[in-house]
Amino acid sequence: MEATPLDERKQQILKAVVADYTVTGVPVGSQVLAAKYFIALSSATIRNELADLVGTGYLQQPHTSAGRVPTDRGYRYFVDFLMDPEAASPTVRRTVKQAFESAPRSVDGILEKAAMVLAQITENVSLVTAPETSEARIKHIDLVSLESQSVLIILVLEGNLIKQTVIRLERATSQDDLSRMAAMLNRKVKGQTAEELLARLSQLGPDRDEQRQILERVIDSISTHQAQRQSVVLHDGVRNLLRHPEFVEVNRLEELLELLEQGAQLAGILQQVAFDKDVEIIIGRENTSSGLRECSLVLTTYKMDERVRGTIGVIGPTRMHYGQVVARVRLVSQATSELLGPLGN
Amino acid sequence: MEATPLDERKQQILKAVVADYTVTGVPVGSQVLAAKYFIALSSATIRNELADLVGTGYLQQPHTSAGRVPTDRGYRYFVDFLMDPEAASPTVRRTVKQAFESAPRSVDGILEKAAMVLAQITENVSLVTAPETSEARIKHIDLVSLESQSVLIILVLEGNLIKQTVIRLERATSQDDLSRMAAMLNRKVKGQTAEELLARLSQLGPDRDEQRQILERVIDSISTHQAQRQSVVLHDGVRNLLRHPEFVEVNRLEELLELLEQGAQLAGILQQVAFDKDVEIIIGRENTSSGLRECSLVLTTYKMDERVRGTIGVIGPTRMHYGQVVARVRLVSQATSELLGPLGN
DNA sequence: GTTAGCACTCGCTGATCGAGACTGCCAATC
DNA sequence: GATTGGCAGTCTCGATCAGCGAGTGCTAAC
Repeated sequence: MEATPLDERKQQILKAVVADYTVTGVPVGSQVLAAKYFIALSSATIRNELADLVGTGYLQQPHTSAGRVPTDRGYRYFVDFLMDPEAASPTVRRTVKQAFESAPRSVDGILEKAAMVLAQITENVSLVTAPETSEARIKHIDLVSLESQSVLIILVLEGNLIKQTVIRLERATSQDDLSRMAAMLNRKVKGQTAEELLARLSQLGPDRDEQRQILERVIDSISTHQAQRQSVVLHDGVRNLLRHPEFVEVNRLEELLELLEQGAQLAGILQQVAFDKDVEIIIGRENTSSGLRECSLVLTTYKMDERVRGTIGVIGPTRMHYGQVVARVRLVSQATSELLGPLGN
Repeated sequence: MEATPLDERKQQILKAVVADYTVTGVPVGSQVLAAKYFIALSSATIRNELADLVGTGYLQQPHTSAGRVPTDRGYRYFVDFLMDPEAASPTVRRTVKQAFESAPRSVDGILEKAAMVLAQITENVSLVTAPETSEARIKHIDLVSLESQSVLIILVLEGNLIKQTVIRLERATSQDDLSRMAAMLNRKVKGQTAEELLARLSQLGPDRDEQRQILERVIDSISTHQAQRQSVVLHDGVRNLLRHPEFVEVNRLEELLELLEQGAQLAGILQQVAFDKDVEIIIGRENTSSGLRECSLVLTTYKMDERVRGTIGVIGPTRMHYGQVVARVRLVSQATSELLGPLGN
């Protein structure tokens, strides 16, 4: 099981096994390989090679007299070294384009559409995290008087992302006063991030108690909502899972659904996606979460103004058409980033 | 199959069949009934009664030598005439209370929690429609200048429900101008509903072109978002379905999931729930939608200020503990309405 | 109207069997 | 030394079948 460099022919055989298995779902035997992929070789030769690949841990046999199936390690080798780069087909591109055309011009709306179309074109479950906002610039603040001393703070961030919090003031304040205060705040905070505000909070001095109180709550709202937000993971396409034979076993499905519906654990995984990497693939047991031990994740990030960003990708059975999925995840990520970009100003 | 009034004993037997079947999930035979529910009667007597109940369409046999299972009609009779009123247990009440304690003070947040806790305590899939807003009063309007001639309209409705739309003006307008306009609009529209605004639109006169344009878009936004909103149905607890043996058949699950994920059709069904009725139960094929032909819906409405309101309920297999589910749906509906009430002002 | 008894039906379970798909190994060949 | 044909062996899968048990419907007696 050590890092064994595979010779050219073994690589080709591994590649053929992965290719065949991902489409048929049936363990692939030496005869099929000889007939479909290696006409020059006999099945016996291939059998020898297959035995080696099992020995080195790239393939496995469900039982003695069955064909071979890739192991997690086999898939890993495949995606790292053997996978052919694919491009999304024109049909798919058109689907994506059309889907986004009807999206509203807000971050939430666009991300929802992204999740929807990604699930559709990959036939898996799509995942999208809400964008980070701690570094998002504030566009606008508004204060609305509610009953008694309650005030509704409305915060518009980059990307027309709206946050709301209700706070209680120490004494009743009229809407006119609130409006004046909002105008003042707007002048001071516009274009700043929560972090910058926090740093400059002291400069406002203690003479403006209410302003200070509100500002603190605003910053609070951005950062605590941040934590909540990050645990929110949009997803779509659960119905697609049912089409995959690996999920007839209801237990797997249940574990996965639980993960999806609670969200927090999943959010943790998605947050770890590296920003610099293109597309990250996590295969089977490489996942720390046991519910995902037979699933793979194909993830990338989306950008927005080079600063605010989140994760987007799909989750599906380890037996998936990685090349195609990678291409489509990348496509949707790019399209999302492009749409999100202009909302930044 | 005509409307046959059932005599007392037949009613009791039907009730016993429903009770036993809902907990065991196994067709219930005459011997079990005699032993568990009717010690005074012999199994032969019960067999005769059962045969009658099959004849009149309240029960059915999966096959000749099996016990009896309620038909949709049997369940209908049960819920209409035989079901014992149940009250939610203190444990359940506590669960609900605790769940709502952590809910944010916004309509969306509360409804999300409601969906969550309802799924949890009924062990089924919960459904919650977003509230109707065409009759909701406007609390506050705000206009935010975006790039070029785009303006972000923020609309705060009753219940701190926030709507946003981006519109394009015919000429560039500064934020200061927009703020002035917003202040003016606020004075005019506060406390009105979209319908009232529409009626009074002409009174504003054509001298204020931009104001008029914005107002039109505001009204537009309320009513078109209305249509979109209504097709949004929150749901939670899909994982619960997997625990029910009736969903090992993957097709049923898939149909149901499709319905849930697209939402529109479901929204149509939920909208038809009568406002005056307490709890409405739709059983199996009573559903117009074929995907629901083996499911039951237990629905009621939630209120908010006596005007704005939506539907809340659960969807599950026809074989469910109706008494308990009804009690719990009612409980969550009431709790939701109570929480939503104070947000109205 | 109720009941005991009985023959009958039907699904479920487990066992058996054969077909088919592959493998691993060995000896022959290139 | 790599490759190959051949062959025995292994294991799954599907079909078939018998036996069991649960439950019924019917009939005759109470």
